[in-house]
Amino acid sequence: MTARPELPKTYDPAEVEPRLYERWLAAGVFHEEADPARPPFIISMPPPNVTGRAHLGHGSTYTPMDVLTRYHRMLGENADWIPGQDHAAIATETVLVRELAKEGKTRNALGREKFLERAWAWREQYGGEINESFKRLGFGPDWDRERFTLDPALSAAVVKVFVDLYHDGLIYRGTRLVNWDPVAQSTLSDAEVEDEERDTFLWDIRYRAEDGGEGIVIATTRPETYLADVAVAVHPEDERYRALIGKNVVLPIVDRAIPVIADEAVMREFGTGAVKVTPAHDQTDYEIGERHGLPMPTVIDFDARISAPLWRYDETPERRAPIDAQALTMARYTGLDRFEARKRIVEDLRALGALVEERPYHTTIPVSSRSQAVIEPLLSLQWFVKMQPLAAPALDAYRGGVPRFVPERFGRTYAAGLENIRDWNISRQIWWGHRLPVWYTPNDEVVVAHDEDEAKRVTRERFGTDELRRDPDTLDTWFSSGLWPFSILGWPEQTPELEHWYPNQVMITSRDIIFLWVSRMVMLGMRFAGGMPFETVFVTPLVFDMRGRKMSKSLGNAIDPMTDLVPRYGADGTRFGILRQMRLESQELRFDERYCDEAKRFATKLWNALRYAVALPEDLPRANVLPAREKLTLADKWILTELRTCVEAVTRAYDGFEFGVAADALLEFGWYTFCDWYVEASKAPGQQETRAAVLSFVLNTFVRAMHPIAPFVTEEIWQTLPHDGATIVTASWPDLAELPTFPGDAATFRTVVEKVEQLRNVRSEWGIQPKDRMQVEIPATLEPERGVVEAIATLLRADVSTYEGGNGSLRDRILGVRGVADTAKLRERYTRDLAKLESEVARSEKKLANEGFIAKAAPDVVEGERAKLEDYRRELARVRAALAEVSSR
RNA sequence: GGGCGGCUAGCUCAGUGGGAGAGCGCCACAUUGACACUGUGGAGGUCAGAAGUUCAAUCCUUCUGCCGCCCACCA
Repeated sequence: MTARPELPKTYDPAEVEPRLYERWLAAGVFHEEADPARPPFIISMPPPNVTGRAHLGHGSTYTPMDVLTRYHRMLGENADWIPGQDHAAIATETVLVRELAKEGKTRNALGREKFLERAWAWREQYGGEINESFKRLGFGPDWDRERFTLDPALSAAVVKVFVDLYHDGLIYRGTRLVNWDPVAQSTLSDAEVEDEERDTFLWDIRYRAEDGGEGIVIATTRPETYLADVAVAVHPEDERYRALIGKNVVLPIVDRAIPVIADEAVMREFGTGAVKVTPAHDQTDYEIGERHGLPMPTVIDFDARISAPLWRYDETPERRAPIDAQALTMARYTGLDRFEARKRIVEDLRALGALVEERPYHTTIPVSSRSQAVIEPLLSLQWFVKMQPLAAPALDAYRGGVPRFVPERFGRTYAAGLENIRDWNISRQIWWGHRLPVWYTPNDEVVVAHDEDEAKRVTRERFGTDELRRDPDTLDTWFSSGLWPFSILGWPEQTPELEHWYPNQVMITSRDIIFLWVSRMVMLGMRFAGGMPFETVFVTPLVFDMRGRKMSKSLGNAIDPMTDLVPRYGADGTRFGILRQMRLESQELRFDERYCDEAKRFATKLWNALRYAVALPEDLPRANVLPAREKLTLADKWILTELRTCVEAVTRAYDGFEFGVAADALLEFGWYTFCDWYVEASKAPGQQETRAAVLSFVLNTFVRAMHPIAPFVTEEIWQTLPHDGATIVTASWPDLAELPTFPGDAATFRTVVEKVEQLRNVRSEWGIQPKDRMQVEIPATLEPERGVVEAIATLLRADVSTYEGGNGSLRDRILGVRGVADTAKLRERYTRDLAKLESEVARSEKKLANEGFIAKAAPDVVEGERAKLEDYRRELARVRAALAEVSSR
């Protein structure tokens, strides 16, 4: 007899998980070289922010990536998962500025150089924190290929894309209305602006007519911007105002005349049907202004204070004159914060009698997702990407079926975004990021070049000067993330990695960044990397709390996987619990910790099944092989059949992104089929010859199927069993060709399970003590299967014998059991059964009496119904007899 | 305003055009060759409401209600 391993009684994830992870790292199991001989499988990890901490959202998007990478590696594919981090421009800069503030310093006082030095130092110190969390969660990306969006190679890719787009006319500089974040002191993309509900007022203000008439009453939520009004707009078909169109009205206080114009964008039903037009501070007004060729003075500055009028560079002196003249009058507001100015202006208008009405109004206002500051739309000279020409091919591709979205409906979200796309403001007034590769001559001539040397050369040749200053702005963080799937593979170099792993097989992300990020990767990938960056986009659900609220730090309902879940349930329990709740068509995941608890107990359960197998008096076989077929018992054949079914289901589920279904199938088989029934049945004497090999074989196969979801406990079990190879990570996926199936025998054993359940029920109802042996007869037709009698005897703690004839029911024979005490309970039970059966019989009879059913239903359905009715009637007769017998005692 | 998802047992969720399911919680029993992070049994639901299609609807269609998400220039 060989020495048996001493296995601890309880499975301890806290001890096992870090130990195994170290071993995997040491063995380099996560690293792959591009190998054209094998099918590629690659996932680009969506780079978390360098400031990021692991949160539950990572659980639902990153765990599927780990699962798929591990699964495809086991399938023998050239599977790799490339990790990295995003410099997260504004998000990081905000953190850094806050840090500085604690020391009483400011960004500007420090200066660009010093600030960036600090930023890099900060990144060195804290930037890797999230990786440690990922490791603790068991994620196995190829750490050797880790990338950072500010790496020199990735920065070079960014510069190349910028320069090429500029030379192709797709990047331009212009004065446009942008989203200004006065706290972050930078522009934001539309995607970084959120709507927030606020209670405010709607103010009706009268602008009198220049010729002395009544004029017009406009409704606004932003009275302070009236200083920059250039017109009042009404709907062209609005009878109320038709006479005023083309005439002038006068702005109160500042006494400046502006025209009344007609524009279709005005809604007659809203407010008074007349709207003030402030092109420099409102998107709709800007568009009206463009249509009518209106001047566009700005009166709110970058600090969100009222300023003297500021003009875009192309405004003519004639247009400026009246507004420049009003500056003297509006000096009383100049320098006031926009909200303070609003109060003052409303007061002044009221005093003047120009305020017609003030009514409470509930509305949404744009807020910075970075600083929470109220966004100020204002005109600014910025850099933009022309999106139409990039979006068009992406839309064509989508209509041709690529990329494929899972679930499909998210494709419509994506397409809708592309259809309504607007030019993308890419310049940011911050320092942490990719600096624009743009220089200016003293005459403001623009030079776009790959580097300073090239810029100088070009400038000398073209403008005959050496004097250059570089644009201080940096790029929107999504500019570099848009290149991610190919920049991390070495693009623009034609590397073997790019050759083999582009396009990626799948991109996994959550729906809130489908348009923000996915569409940009597609557009830039198609233009620069020669095609679609990925074949499939899998969209994971967003995580909510059990009350259906989005998890957030401010709500205090956020669950931190590193402190709340992993210590309690282990990485395996955390992963399994999260995945179990993922359902393909569902767009939200109301996280319920009980699934993690269940998963943890499942791991313990499996561990104990392993301990049982190892502690058997028979030795486990040396290799992972099954006994000869003719030796297998009915229970063996059944569990092997169920095992194969399970592996098939799990394979299908992984292939179809059905992670919840995969977890269901694993749990169902592992716990409720294998542990509860097979392990119990294996304790019967008739099972001894084969059980050690079968237990070992089933466990070995099962843990491989489960490994992608719960990598640690499966490794620990696999290592203890007979196995080939160094680690389960590189073991092969269960091969269906090696998994026998016995459908007939499995069906027979399933009836055994049913009978045992019925008899346990009877035992419980009869109040038979566990120490009292039940006496059971089973039909001799079941007996030829070796081990059935013993198995039932063991499962039921009963003496089992067989009888000839009979109709296969066990219940009628159980009446012979001695020592039944509680006839009242029994009568109650049978009465209830009787009622249930009678109603079933009635329902079935009615159905079969229905001519339509007989004529139109599928024949096998009718047959099935007839058979059911037969069963019900037999059972009914039996229960009646039993009830009579019990009642007569 | 447009689009989308959900509504099934106390809680969180599976599920199917033809006899309502799981886990947790609850009740009862149990220390049987691994496991109390256990086992066995049980109670508990007019499958949101209405109409329609169908021989048959929890499932398909339409409408309504409620919860939630996304998009949009309603000042």
